[in-house]
Amino acid sequence: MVENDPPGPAGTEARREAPSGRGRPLSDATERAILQATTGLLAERGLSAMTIEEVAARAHVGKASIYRRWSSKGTLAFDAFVTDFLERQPLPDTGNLRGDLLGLLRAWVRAVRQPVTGRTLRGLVGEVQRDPELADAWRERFVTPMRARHDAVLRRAIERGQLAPEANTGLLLDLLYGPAYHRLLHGHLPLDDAFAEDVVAVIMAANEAGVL
Amino acid sequence: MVENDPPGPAGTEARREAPSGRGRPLSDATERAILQATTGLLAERGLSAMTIEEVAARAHVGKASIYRRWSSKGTLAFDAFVTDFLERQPLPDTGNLRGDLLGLLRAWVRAVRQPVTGRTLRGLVGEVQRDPELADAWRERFVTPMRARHDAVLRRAIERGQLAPEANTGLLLDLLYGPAYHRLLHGHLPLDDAFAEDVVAVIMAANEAGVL
Amino acid sequence: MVENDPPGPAGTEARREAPSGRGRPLSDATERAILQATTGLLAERGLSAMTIEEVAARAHVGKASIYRRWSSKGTLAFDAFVTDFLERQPLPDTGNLRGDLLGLLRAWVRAVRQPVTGRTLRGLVGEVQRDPELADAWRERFVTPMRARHDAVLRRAIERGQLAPEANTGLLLDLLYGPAYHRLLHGHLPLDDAFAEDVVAVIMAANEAGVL
Amino acid sequence: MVENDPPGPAGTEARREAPSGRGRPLSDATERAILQATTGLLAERGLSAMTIEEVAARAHVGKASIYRRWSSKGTLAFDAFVTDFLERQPLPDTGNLRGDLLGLLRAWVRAVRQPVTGRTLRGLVGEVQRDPELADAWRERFVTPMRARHDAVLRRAIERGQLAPEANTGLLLDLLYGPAYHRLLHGHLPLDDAFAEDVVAVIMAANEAGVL
DNA sequence: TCGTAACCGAGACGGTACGTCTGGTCTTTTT
DNA sequence: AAAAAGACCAGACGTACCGTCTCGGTTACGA
Repeated sequence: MVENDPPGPAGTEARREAPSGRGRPLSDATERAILQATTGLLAERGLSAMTIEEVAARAHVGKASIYRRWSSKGTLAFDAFVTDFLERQPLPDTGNLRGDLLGLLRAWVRAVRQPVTGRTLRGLVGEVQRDPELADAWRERFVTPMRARHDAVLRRAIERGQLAPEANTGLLLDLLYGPAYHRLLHGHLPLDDAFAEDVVAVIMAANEAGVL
Repeated sequence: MVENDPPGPAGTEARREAPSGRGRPLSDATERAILQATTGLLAERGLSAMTIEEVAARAHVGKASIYRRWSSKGTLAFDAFVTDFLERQPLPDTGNLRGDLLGLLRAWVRAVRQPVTGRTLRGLVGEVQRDPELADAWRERFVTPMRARHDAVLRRAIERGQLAPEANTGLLLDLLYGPAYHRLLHGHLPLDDAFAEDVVAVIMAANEAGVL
Repeated sequence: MVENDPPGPAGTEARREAPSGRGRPLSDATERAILQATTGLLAERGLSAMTIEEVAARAHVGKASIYRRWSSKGTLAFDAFVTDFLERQPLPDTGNLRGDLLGLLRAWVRAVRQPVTGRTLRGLVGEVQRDPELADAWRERFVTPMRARHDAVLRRAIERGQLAPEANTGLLLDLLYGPAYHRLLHGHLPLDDAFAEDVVAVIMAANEAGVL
Repeated sequence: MVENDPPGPAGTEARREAPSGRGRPLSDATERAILQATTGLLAERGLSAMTIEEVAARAHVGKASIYRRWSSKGTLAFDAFVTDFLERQPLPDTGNLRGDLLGLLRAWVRAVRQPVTGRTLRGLVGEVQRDPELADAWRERFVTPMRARHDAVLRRAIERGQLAPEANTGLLLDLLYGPAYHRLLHGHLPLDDAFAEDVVAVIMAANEAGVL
């Protein structure tokens, strides 16, 4: 949104708008330094223990240069996290619904089992509950893009005749990811491949019974 | 909420432990005043905007009297919230599994649709992601008791022959509540009775297909 | 003033009055423990860093047992310090004024050169500036008794004809001790025997010139 | 009081040192507001009853802006008090030693007889006994400058032949001010012009007797 | 090619809340 | 009753960060 990125899935940024073209433009080097420092601190301390002052100090950047681009700690961490995370969520195309759903959920589970990734995602979901601005960004730039990818998968399944055209896809996706987030956030039971397979089996059974 | 209960599994409290029996004991009146002030502020402002100083001022209590009992804002809010919330989650006994699951999920949905309850629960889940001590209390005093109640429901279903004895009850409960927390926390889709019915229908279909 | 001390230089205590003779009498052992703990803490940390809570803990005594006897940290420290200090200030009788004054000032200088004694005296004078109740005790039970002793010395000098009967004894004593306290409190110049001799020489010269 | 003064002995300030020249400089307006609030509170309540929070509130300043400049209540009060006080101590030049000493002591006595001035000076001397950092500032910025002024007076007396060149000036000044501080701090006898005259008479007699 | 608007790092600004500490009092149980 | 213990209310302490502003200086546009 700020710089030139002609190709690409477009604006997944939470950042503020670039102003008019007058004056000195925002520096790319500064931005990279901020995001890199953020990524490092996120990995070392987690979101809740990270402070904007620390990011500024580590990036050798003034605090104002951060606030010029992001409105809060949450939106900054979001930007540092989300592009990378989305890239690690592949769009499977195995030719059948079960395989695709399993591919989706397994990739997610494997990503969040990385301690840094899991902790950061948990921290972001927590932050979303206290920062309405971040909540908007979260829905628009994380939940919606994720859903868009998933819809492509489901559309293909409909085309293949493996899913009814009138199926409740919103529900299906909440059944796929809801239990996973539940275990991530409450930590009461393990998140592993067996869990992913069980969840997908349930969804497939419900689909075959026609209750989706 | 906190009184002396000689029998029982004891000390799964979020609060700090009472010291030796010597000296002046902690005052019940002080404790009640703190919890009442906390409940009020939780309703007025939400967890993240509530401060310990405000609680102390409203309860006409020294800050030390709060810190003597609770180690953080999260554990205090947890104590003020959780007993009341659990009491509002009935143990349905309709004679069949579908009705019981529907009763459970509908009660939860209706509770969190109350703006104060929903906001507080969201805030607590968020806080759990940043306060490891609260996370322990959360699992021990909220997730586990909830699961215990649900296990009773599932046991009855097993006795009635409506659920296989070897069913994966952990998965079943995550399928029941996971999508619901997902919608509560991400706010991407509505939480209503229709949603509850759809979720239960999926679980019943999976059960009948024998994939649980 | 509290206990039985028929002989002795009379009430040099800063402590509160004993209550009516009803009920259990104040315990001597408790009192001794408090004063002993106070003396130890005064030596280890100095008056300003000592707290009533620390005294209570070290003496294995409740805070109330201290407040029952003394009204403030200053009056307690005063009591722990002053009897001992006064005992170390002898009443010289050398047969001439110069020798007596020198004896007085030298004893004082030597006492306050002990680090603990000097620090405690400085701390008490400092405390006197902020605690009006202590200031009263200070004047009545320290300044006045000291002056009484000195007056005895000066009276003997008058009897011997070494000092005019109408001499300004208040001024004389301020000339004797004022410079000494000045050096103690401001620390700008050393406090030693040479200083004591110089001060006494000045007073003797003034006396001989008849300006006292 | 604080401005940039390239020549001069430099940095004998009680305040903390200015950091590197980078970043936003400390604001003079903020500093003035703090000192003014301090002066007002010193007059209204006295040093020991004044709090940093009150100063910050009255000056409409964050507490950090005070701590950025001064390390303690004492050093702040010192800065607010001492320049003004020193300015009120004139450098007399009557042409003879007696008149100059009388001028010095009378000016001091008259200053400390102002209730606010006397109370603040007493409070500062008391605080000096508990704050080693303030003690350093006190000697460097108050005792030493006072002594420097007095040395000028004594040097003139030596040039005039009214004081021996080898006179013990340190002793002389302690004889002049010691009794005065003694009465100020212990409050046992009045501080008035008659007292000042008596003290000076003693010093002059000793000088004439050659014991200085 | 120059003026100027907006950037840059650094760090002070006014604030808020933190969690700790101490003061002096009050309430238990124990002696 | 007085004892020890320790909780009570109150509020200042000094620190950490917040998000904004100011400083001296730089950079790149557009007049």
